[in-house]
Amino acid sequence: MKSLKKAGLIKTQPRMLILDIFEAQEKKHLSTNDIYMALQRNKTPLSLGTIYRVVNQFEKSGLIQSHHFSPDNAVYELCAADNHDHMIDIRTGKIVEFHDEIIEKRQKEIAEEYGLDLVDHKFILYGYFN
Amino acid sequence: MKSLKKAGLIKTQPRMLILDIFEAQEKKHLSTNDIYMALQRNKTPLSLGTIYRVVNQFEKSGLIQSHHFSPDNAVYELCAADNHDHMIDIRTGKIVEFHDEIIEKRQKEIAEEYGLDLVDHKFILYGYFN
DNA sequence: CTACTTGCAAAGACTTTGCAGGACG
DNA sequence: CGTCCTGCAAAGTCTTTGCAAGTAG
Repeated sequence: MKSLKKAGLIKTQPRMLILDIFEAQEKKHLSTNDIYMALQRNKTPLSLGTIYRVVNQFEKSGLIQSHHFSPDNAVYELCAADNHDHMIDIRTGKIVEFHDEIIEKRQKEIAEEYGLDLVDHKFILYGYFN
Repeated sequence: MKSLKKAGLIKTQPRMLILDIFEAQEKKHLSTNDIYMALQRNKTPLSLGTIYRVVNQFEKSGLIQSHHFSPDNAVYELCAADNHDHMIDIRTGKIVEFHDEIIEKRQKEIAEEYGLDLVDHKFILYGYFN
């Protein structure tokens, strides 16, 4: 269980509810609307405005990370220790995570070559799963 | 000069103007607003609606490619033969392109391992340029 | 001529924000 | 109790679309 206090955020009911959603979900990548609907199902609804505010705070605090895989909307996931990349099925939207040391190592070399002080990266493979 | 006809599009004035903007620009990654303003400067203004329609047609025809580097807006660039990746300076927004064979090769291996029929990929490095 | 395109303004989707009331420490 | 948080609804972006007029072949 991630800590709100460590993240510098007061422990409030809405924030705990949203954090719970992330930790309870089998699906790891959630849009604001996914969160909204999950809260409805749990009979603990929150306003969309609050959800947007909370995920933005969580992201600034480093609790979660946002991705813009599709132009339409952002999805969020809990920050994991390993830094993994993503494969996306174009047809179904299914997301699979993977981690690859060769990629990790090579990206650092490339950044160095170009004089880039690397902060983050994004590596996404799009295609169709068999 | 890319061909509108080959792309299956009638050669109209607005479409030629927009294609010219892409080919004339030192900056390769343009937002709809960049295009809009460049056309204003050229004294050949077009409506934003038309620009959105045209870039969407161009993208479907494979003439240009869209990127969503920032959550705010999409940018477009002419499709090049080489398939390159991007580095982005977080502070300035500067974009640098690169191509790396190790990455290209490794991505194919990873896709194969996971049973993904690879269609496209995106590899972006974020950081600060020295 | 006939079909496809364009401009304009309205509509849409997603996200942010102001304000008054409510919860936290 | 003062401060930070929430709900609600309004406002903001960026993008898409309907319709009537214009252009291409």
